[in-house]
Amino acid sequence: MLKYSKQRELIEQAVVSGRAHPSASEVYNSLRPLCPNLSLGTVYRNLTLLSEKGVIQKLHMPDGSDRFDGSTHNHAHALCVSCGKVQDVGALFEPELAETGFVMTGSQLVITGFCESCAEREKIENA
Amino acid sequence: MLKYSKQRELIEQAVVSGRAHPSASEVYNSLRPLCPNLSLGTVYRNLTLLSEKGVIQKLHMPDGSDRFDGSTHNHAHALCVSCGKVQDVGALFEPELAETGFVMTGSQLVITGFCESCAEREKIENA
DNA sequence: GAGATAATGATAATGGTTATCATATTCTTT
DNA sequence: AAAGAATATGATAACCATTATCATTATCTC
Repeated sequence: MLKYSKQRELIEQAVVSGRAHPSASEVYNSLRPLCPNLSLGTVYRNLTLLSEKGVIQKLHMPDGSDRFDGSTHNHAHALCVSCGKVQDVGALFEPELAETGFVMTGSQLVITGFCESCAEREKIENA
Repeated sequence: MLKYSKQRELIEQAVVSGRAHPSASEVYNSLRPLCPNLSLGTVYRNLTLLSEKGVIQKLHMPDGSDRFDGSTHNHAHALCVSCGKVQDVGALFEPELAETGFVMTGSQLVITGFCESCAEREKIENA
């Protein structure tokens, strides 16, 4: 059973409001003025909890950093290799991306699911 | 200047030969029979070096694990959330993927490059 | 309000990766 | 082929983001 906490509400707000894709420590730092005795462990705990509940989405960037996205629908992201900023990409195609000023140097698509043998063993079928 | 080492050659072989997408520790364990006093640090050092040289490719999976791919051209990967196996995906479309027996539950596309402000500052332009 | 349950903050532990450094290997020069 | 310079190795320690632990505090139910 899930009980309310002010901290969780603040953490959810920090991710859901705004187009940024903050890391755990960025969420933590942004909330410290509002909640000075907030613990970093609480931030991690709730970010994981909220992503498990489907409220937010956890993203593993190709540079190894973990970031959180307030929208849970599946969409593409553009990661700046210089400053680390992550922005949403509306279209998948390079020409449209270039219109945003983003200079693409690479991309990585990772599909998750169950491989043939695991799907058989666990009796998981395509919808 | 790069000097030859038997260890580096073995590490490169372990990644380049075969369709597996091994992690650093998988490479380490697979080579220990051949090279009993191989150090894990040497494996990490050379995997990073080889990916910087463009010989292999470093992949950050959505489950947080790092894996290495012997082919450096840009292609899609399918990660089994049950056993962790990574396989190459020839086509991007779900119907073709389903033919391989893989049951897709999600996907993540991350494009890397320079955001507008960084591209301007560092004077990087689209080709 | 009392009791039960869950969440927090502080801290310690974990685990994968990177750095350090003395020794060993490779390469060049003679 | 030996010596010197440069690089790589193996072993170990350090790092750092994340997770686990646990006593205390807050929330919820009756």
